[in-house]
Amino acid sequence: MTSEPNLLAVIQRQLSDLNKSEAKVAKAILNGPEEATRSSIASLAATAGVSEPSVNRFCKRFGATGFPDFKLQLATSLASGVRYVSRSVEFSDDINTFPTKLFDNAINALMTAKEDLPLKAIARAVDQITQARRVYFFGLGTSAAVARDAEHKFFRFNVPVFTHEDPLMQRMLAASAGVGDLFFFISHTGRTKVLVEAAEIARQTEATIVSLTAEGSPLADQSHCCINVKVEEDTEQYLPMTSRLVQLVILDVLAAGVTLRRGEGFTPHLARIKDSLK
Amino acid sequence: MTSEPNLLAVIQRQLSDLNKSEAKVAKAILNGPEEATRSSIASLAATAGVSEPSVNRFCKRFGATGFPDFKLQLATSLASGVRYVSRSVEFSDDINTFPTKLFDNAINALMTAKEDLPLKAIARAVDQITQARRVYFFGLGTSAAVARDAEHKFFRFNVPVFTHEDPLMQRMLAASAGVGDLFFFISHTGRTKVLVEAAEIARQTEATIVSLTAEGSPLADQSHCCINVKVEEDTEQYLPMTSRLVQLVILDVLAAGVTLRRGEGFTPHLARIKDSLK
DNA sequence: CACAGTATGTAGTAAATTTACATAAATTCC
DNA sequence: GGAATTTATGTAAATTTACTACATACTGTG
Repeated sequence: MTSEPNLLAVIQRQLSDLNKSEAKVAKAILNGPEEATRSSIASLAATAGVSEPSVNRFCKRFGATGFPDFKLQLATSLASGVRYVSRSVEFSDDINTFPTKLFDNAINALMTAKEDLPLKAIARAVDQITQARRVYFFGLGTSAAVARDAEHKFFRFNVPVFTHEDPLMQRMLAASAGVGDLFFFISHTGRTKVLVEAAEIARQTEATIVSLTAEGSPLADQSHCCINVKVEEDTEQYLPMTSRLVQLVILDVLAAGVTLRRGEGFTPHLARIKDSLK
Repeated sequence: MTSEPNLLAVIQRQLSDLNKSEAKVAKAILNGPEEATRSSIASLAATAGVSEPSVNRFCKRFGATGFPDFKLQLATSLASGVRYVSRSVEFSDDINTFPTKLFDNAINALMTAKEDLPLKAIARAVDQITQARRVYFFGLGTSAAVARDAEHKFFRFNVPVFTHEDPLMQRMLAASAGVGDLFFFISHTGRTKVLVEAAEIARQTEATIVSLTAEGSPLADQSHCCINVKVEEDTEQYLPMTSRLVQLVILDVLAAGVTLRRGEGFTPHLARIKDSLK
């Protein structure tokens, strides 16, 4: 609806088509947009050197219903223009700066991921998990921790879930799989050799293979359903990775999806589990 | 002061500290934030069921100079695209709505946590980890996965790290601890019995005890240093928890802190590890 | 230069916001 | 448990702000 890309850009572009006083207003706004959002129509008129109705007309020209509405649009477009930017931690950082940077990076990663979620793949994965007789979460290294987290989460849904960090166990289980088994592989790169091998082995059985990994990777190729997460990792930086956070939330989404699929009747079951933890 | 990134989260958090009419206003705003930005003080007062000055006072309480300024701040925080208020997943949700909700909740949790990070405790924990001869990460349930993640991360820093999910192993290791050993306990509630017991046992040795848990909890009481994370979890909701995401990022912060503490000379060591993974 | 059309400002009006004050509710202290 | 004090909330008036209608000035054209 009011999803103008950027109000300031629009004003800038139309600058030549404006008449004298409107141009004055435009320049005043372009000069200090933030200040403009805070001013009253009178003070803006004063700084622009025009009368108040001129400012008002200017606002209407740009699609606003009036001055307050215009200010709102301006503020909105200013805010959305300031995107989070990944900031790397430097050796010059201290306790007051680097924690915030890391949090910002994490938030940024989630916001970016949220913007184009692979909804179709997610929906399909939810289907497959719901139908599965047994679910195996396999990951290595950091992804093993993600797999472990998934195990805990899905366990609450009465799905028999299993995790193994040991590549040998992963292979053995993959080899002996059958109909109703679902292998869920988690890997940031999708190129970890032993994990791809396990997937290849599982692929030769009747089992279903779902992966949470990079698009077009060897692991993705082996999967019936691949949930693609694109997180540009600062691989050069020896920094903690944000991709696993995205993976975790995606798994949350899958878990929620399974719950929703099962419907309201399932909630009491969860309540029982929760009580047993007390 | 206008740099408050997420006004709605602030409102949400302070909801319990508000008096009756202010709470009414808060609820009205949380119910329809974008509508609030478009209303006049009179109509907002009407929907909230309070008088106009009450709305005005509400605005001032949250740092605005008045109602228009408040609306501006609200619009700005809405503009960044995130719904800063926890929204629970309903059974009426479908694939197009619930993934976004979950991501928003996650983002919200991180933003809230970022706002008041316990920097002093973090700095102290970094000190203690840097000095430790050996670090044990202990957690149970979901927190075990967090501990596992921490293990992988800290392993890269040449610190001998260990994780055990088995409560018995945890007790045994705690009992035989000595100077230079650091036990890092991770728990959302800080009340999980077996974990608290392990902490009590460790406390009787010369070991250092650090915990990432709730303030004032039994586990926190046993710790030399407690990193307090306050995340209001919708415990009634059978939803995935956001607290572990915050825990993970805090551990990232600690890892980064340790790296910074060690100084630039340490980076080549990380490069070696990274190469070995290829 | 007069005329039409547009642009801009003035002044008044309506609306919205804020302030000052009064009353009601809650809390505290005997 | 009730009076006193503080705190919370609403009423009404004052002030600021934004809008409308109209008047005047400007621009270009025949």
